[in-house]
Amino acid sequence: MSARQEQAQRRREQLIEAALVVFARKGVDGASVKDIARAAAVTPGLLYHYFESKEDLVAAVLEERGFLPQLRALLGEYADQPATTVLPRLIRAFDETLSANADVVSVFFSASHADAALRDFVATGNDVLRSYLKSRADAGELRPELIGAAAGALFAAVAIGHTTGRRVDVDELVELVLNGLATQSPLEVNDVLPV
Amino acid sequence: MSARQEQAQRRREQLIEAALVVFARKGVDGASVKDIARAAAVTPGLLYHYFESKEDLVAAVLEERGFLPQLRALLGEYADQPATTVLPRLIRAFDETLSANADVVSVFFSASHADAALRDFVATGNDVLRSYLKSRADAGELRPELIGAAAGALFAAVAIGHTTGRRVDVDELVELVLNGLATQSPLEVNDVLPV
Amino acid sequence: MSARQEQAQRRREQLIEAALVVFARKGVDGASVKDIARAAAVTPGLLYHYFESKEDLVAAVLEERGFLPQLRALLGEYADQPATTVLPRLIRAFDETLSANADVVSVFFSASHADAALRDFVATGNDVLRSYLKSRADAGELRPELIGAAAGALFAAVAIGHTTGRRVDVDELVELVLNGLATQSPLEVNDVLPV
Amino acid sequence: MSARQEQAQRRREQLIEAALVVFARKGVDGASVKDIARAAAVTPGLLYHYFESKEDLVAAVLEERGFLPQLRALLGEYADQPATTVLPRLIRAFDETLSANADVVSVFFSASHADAALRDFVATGNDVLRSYLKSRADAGELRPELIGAAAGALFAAVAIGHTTGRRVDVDELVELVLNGLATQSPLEVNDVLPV
DNA sequence: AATGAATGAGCATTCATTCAT
DNA sequence: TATGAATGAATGCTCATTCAT
Repeated sequence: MSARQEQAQRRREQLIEAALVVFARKGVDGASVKDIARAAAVTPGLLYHYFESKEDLVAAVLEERGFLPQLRALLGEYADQPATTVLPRLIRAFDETLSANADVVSVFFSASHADAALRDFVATGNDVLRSYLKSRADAGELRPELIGAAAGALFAAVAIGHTTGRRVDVDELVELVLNGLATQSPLEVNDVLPV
Repeated sequence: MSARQEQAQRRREQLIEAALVVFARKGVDGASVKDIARAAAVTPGLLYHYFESKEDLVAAVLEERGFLPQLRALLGEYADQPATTVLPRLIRAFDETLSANADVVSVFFSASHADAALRDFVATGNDVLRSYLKSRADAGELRPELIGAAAGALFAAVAIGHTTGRRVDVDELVELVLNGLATQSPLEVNDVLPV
Repeated sequence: MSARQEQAQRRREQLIEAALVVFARKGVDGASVKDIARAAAVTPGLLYHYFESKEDLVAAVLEERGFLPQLRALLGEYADQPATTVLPRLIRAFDETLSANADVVSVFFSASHADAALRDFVATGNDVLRSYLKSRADAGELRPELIGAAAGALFAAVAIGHTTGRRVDVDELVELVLNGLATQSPLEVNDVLPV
Repeated sequence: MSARQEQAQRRREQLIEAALVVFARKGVDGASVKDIARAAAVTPGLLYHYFESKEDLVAAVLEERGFLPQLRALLGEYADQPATTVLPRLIRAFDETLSANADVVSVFFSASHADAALRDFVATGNDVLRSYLKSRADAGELRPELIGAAAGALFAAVAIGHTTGRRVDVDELVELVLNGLATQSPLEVNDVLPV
């Protein structure tokens, strides 16, 4: 990559970063192109050198700062280990990923009227959780009938906790759901990973 | 109330109704005062006779079409009856209230950046549910430790289901949480109200 | 008409007048909405109270200051009188109409890339002349075969003379065409209207 | 000319060609430098290596694709031959030259507000025709008094026919003007060139 | 010779709001 | 009570042009 291309790459990322910050603070509609340009110490015209429109910029922010792959990746790590061990970690990781990407999450919600982005966000969270729970149900550890509801509740509780600033207690949440899905006697949450 | 006052009252409600419809369709930011006036078959100027500003109009919509009181009222009806009986009804009522007020809920989310309204919305939902669950915990029916998480999860799952169009199955959701909160053996959901 | 409506009417005309002047001086593309607003001592926003868009304003100028009806009316006056008497007057009237509406003509040409307006302008001029010449050919005064070319040449010469500032000598032009259309010996132009 | 110079020459012509096409399609004002650069498969910056400004580029297009010399050259060929033979050919050649250069003619009209170019265009056409007609009047073939009007009408009719898409019938036009200029009895158009 | 990043001014248009009537 | 003309600031976006590379 030439020096020119590298600089363009850096500039592009700088603009996305600035947009992310401003979108998160003012909402997508509330943030003007001028606001974003100012935050990037750049003229508005330059934004249009890198993005076709404001809408395109929103899409770029969502795509490039998208943590949806991260969310999906979380699953792969422990898929075949017991829920009592893995679920607390998984939900904590969820919570942390959302924390680390608080700005982007906020853009997801604020862009909701224009985009199907919010839907994707929710669908991905649900899918990741449902997949994991299903694998544990297949292993006989959990009752299979309620995993749809469980996945939805877990993700929704974490996400809403984030967007409103009233975070949920993830450990209690996990314990609740594990109890709810237990085959018989309440499951003990196990905080130590088996070797 | 004089005829004059009555007419003013009617006008005011007509404006709020029009605003609600337009906000729901275009989002709060996306809806112009002119849009709303047109929807109410009225001139923009008149809006300012009844509301100080667009922001004020948003607040009025949220306040007067607020179903938060409805949400709170739900509680009172069955507070002292068993969760296995009441919780399914309560959550179903929640779900239906949100359905019946889909437009307002949409305004809650769309206005979120400007307002603390969304926070109120979530807080109220959580509170109603927590109160009920607490009363059942006090009655010894449910384990008290997890009711915070339970309330959060229940409300979040229903609300997210609504705003994204991917509704959750309320019966499964209730069963999951009742299991999770059960003191010992899984509770049986009881669909018939005791007399 | 209420005082309010009257004032709106006046304002509308004032805006059209200002637009006409500015369009004529700078061309349709070269004139900004701000230019026009300034010329009317008004804010740009107000233009959009009266016209949907700049394009709409151009159309309004062309329509309301349109002299095409005038052009068409010229015909009716003398349709059944001899060409030697009428044509000089008709062409002179054409020339004067174009002079009196020099600004509008200039808008016709300058808007040509966006509009079918120019086409209308030319078509109308040709039609008026052709109709008259045809009526004289029917009366046996003129040879019918060349009246299409004659109408086109008469109108084109006058119009081009106007848009370029190099006016044509209308009397010579008429004499030329009358000679060209004469059934036998050259016709004598007669400057006195028969009683 | 060195290879370097040759390549520069080619590039320059390529840019002019691209500009001509884009100007003709969008009008001079409506065409952006970026549009032209894209049409030439080149970056906007390069245009400024070859032309000082967009205005300069317009001038270059008009100058280098100018068919005005062509128009003038038409005259030389037959200056001393009879009008009945030559005029039909001359006007047909005019018409064809305008057809072959339709794009440039369109630029003449579209650039008219910025330039004196249109004036030149009309003046040249008139001059060429007037010169020829005068030479025939001097030879006693045509009446001298009306050749100014004849030249103007001929050129105007052809040019307007082109810019509006409603072409004039050149043969009828010529016959009309020849009749109009005839010394006595109507002249016969002669389609065969004398040897 | 050629690129394309960057600018700054300008564009048409929209908007919440005011106010004389 | 209701109108709608009017404002002024802002919006997203385009453009001709410059210049370091």
